[in-house]
Amino acid sequence: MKIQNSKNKNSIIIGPAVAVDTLIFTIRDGKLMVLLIEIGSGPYKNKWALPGGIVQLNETLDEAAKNVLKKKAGINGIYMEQLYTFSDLKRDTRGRMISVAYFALVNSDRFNLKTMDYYSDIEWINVRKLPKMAFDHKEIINYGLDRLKSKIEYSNIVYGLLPETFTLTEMQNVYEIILGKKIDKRNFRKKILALGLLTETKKVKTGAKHRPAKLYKFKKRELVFTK
Amino acid sequence: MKIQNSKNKNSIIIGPAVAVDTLIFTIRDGKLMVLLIEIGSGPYKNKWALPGGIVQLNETLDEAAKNVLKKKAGINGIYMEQLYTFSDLKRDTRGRMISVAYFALVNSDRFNLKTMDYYSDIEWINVRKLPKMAFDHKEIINYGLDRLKSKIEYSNIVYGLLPETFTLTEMQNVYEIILGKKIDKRNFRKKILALGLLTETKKVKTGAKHRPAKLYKFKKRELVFTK
DNA sequence: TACTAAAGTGTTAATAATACACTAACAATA
DNA sequence: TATTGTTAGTGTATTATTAACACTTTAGTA
Repeated sequence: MKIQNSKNKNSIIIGPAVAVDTLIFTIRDGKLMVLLIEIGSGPYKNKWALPGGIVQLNETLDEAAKNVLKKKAGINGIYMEQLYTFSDLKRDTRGRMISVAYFALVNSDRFNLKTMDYYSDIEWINVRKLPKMAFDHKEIINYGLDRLKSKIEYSNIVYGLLPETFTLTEMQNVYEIILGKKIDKRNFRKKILALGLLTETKKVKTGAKHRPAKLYKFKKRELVFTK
Repeated sequence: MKIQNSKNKNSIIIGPAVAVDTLIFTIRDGKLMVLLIEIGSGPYKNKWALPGGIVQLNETLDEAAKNVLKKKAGINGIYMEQLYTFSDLKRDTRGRMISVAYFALVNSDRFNLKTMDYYSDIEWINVRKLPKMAFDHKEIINYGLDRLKSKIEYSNIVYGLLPETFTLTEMQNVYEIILGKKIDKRNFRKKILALGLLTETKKVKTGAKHRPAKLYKFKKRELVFTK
């Protein structure tokens, strides 16, 4: 490939390398978790990092992010959105690397990290109790967390964290976990139902030793803005 | 520079090249304008493009964006924010190029493009009447326009478009031009003043053949969120 | 059948958003 | 200096949204 720049015609440009890093949130045990990989060797040995990889010449960033997630975590078919592009000169001590961060929300019940023995060092980690992180990945996580907090206020984005059907209390728990605060039950239900994003199913969740809860589902499991 | 990837150790990675493109909005003659350069040669000859350039190994993206703007438009010392990173495989027919778009708002009175004869092909162009655009720059402009429209609703970002002191009517005009709709004068003033972003100066704008208007200024000329 | 635990439900008050029309002050000019 | 033209400046009533707050219902279990 030949590219012109203003100084040398027909020269190959060796610029910063480009990577994608994927920030995958889920909720487990009532906690907001993020998918991390423990690095096994090199200068970042024993530190934790977001699943990431180099962007190839023949893939877009969206594709690169999907491919990384598939290869490193066995996760397929989820919607990811671009978060931000990080470019500190020293963010990777091994060389100049620009990273485009992507983020997504998944229901971790759908994915079984344990079956992937090949990656024994991949885990869901509580986002409020991060281990030693490699690169600037702590910063990326915090950036993503801010985006998540604001986006749940004006979109249906939490559908990614919830199973096909769910109770309103389960949905409220997701909001409370992400926002880190209690929400009034009546106001929450009123507001969510008024948005018209959900439909009631005819089923209820039984088995608990209390009154069964109605099960709801999202009308659309794709991003919809509500404001 | 040597970088490892998973397949070849100690190999240099030749990945996509990285550029920044800068999207600079201003208001002139009651219109929202964007700074464009006409391309003089090559496959995109006679098409228009955002000021852009290759990211060097020793500069961050923020720095690269600043440097581009200084070099190509003689514009210095403005706050730019990262917009989005574009990566379509075919976005530049000359080779694989990823572009990180930045955007900023300026008061064009402060800058005099005419003095820069060196760039006879740089102009403020009405954003609603774009000429033939090179690359995916039309898409970038539309993306930036959406960001601008939403951001003026929850921040003081318009300070960039306004001079040091201004009347409330001038400020309202800026909002109307960007949003493309009329706003009620009384409600606008009530809301803006209630946000507490402005201070009244002791001066008025005279000379017009009607009642003089009070001049206001921003308390802070830096990004502040209001919601 | 009594107890436990979460599900489910309405009203009131406070705040924010919208719709809407006249008076004030200066410049120009008759 | 009186009149006219033009934009600046202002308030109130209505509606919509958000926030605060407590009791009844229903299934499971003892």
